[in-house]
Amino acid sequence: MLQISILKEQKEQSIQALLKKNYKSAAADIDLVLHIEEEKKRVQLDMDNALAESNKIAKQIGELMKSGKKEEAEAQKAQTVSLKSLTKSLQESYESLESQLYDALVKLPNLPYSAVPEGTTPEENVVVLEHGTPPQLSENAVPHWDLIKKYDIIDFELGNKIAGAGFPVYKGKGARLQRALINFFLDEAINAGYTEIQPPIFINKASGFGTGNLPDKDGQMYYMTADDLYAIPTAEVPITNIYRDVILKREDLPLKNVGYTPCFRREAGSWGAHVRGLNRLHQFDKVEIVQITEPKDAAVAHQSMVEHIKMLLEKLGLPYRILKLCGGDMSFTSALCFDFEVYSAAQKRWLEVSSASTFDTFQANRLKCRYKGEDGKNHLVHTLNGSAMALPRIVAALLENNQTDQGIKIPTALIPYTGFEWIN
RNA sequence: AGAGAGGUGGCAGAGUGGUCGAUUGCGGCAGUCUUGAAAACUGUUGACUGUCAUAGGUCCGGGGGUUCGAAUCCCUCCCUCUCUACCA
Repeated sequence: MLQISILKEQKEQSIQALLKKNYKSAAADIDLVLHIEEEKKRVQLDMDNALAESNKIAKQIGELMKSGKKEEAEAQKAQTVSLKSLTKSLQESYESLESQLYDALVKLPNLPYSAVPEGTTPEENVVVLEHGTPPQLSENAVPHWDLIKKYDIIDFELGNKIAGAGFPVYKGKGARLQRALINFFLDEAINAGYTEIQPPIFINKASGFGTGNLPDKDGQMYYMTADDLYAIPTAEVPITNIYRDVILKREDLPLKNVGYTPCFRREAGSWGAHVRGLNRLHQFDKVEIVQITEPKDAAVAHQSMVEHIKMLLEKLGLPYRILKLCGGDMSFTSALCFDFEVYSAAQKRWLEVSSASTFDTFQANRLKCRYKGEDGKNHLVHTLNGSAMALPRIVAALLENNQTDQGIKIPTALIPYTGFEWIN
């Protein structure tokens, strides 16, 4: 949620920024917010005055009662009748304006930074780095959905039987590969100074609102009606919500957390060849890194997250590229976002395996996560997060890129974690 | 799931209709003392809104009600703890 003060003080820049995000009604919607805000302030002034008057009279009555002047007290009571109805109607319009303001404000996406490229489609994302060369696969190389059958390591049909499409069963070395990757990613993050968190994988509504998954994307989350809980779409939600309604100490920042969780996404409306195999699942595993910083440190933190993810991909020996997302392709909440894609050689496709975003104060404003600054005042923190990494597409690329006639070769960095060198 | 107790400021813990946004203790901050520190003493110390700054307003788990006036009474929802039951 954007801060009104910014819309007010930098109205023109804000409109331009929203337009970059392909938000067409920027000018009108910002005007609406500012208009409601002014109106709300006017009503609030009247309401506060009426309340102040009521408080004054109530106090006087109290004193009169104490000193036994019952008659005078009764006379004062009569005075409050009209004041009461006035207060009530003012309160009602105040509350109405407040919710109108909220509605108008939550509609607005985050303002992209000036570094964000112009553009409306994924094709306009800017490749900022390409690393590694795709392997030369032999003639009989096959996509991962054939490899997992060949080596019997991931079973979609079985998952289908137990749960449904998009819930694969990992077996034998497939399961061990998963576990190895999770531990590898966690250890690397811990080495980089992140604190490991094991959060709940179900969240309540308040947490969904805190990170902005509600109310917009409730159709994307699994929802348990009996308990009014949502299955998390990413560890970002529970981990970031640790800091909801919290005022942090400056010396606690930056906060760096890492967490492994399964992630659940309904992916309503997704189908077709491009989501085959491991490319898109309802349940998948992910290790997520989250940072909370002072505003001045956010850019450096963002860069450090990008470097961390690069390092992981290089240790795994996967060819990758980094995209700086253009305005139109960015998420609602981010201010600047880098996507990481690995090349999956048999599918001959780039697969998104991570995105590292900085949210400025957009999430913090909704979370009410602040820190006490040097000036003694409370300021909103900046939040950042990135996948490090999402497993299924990493697995897909590893299987495809490392397939040989002898089997699938495990990357050296991973062998201490898997305990085996080959899937064959 | 059943029975009981309870949710108050960073924490502990008072407060059962009238200057209570809230006694007090701890913690935090500033000062006195000290070469320095500790101790002791003194002062200070919530959030939001609002104002140029004051003032004013709101907040005692959430929501609603009674009342001139509610942390305090009523209704309702949520949560926590203890015991019992069940259970990895």
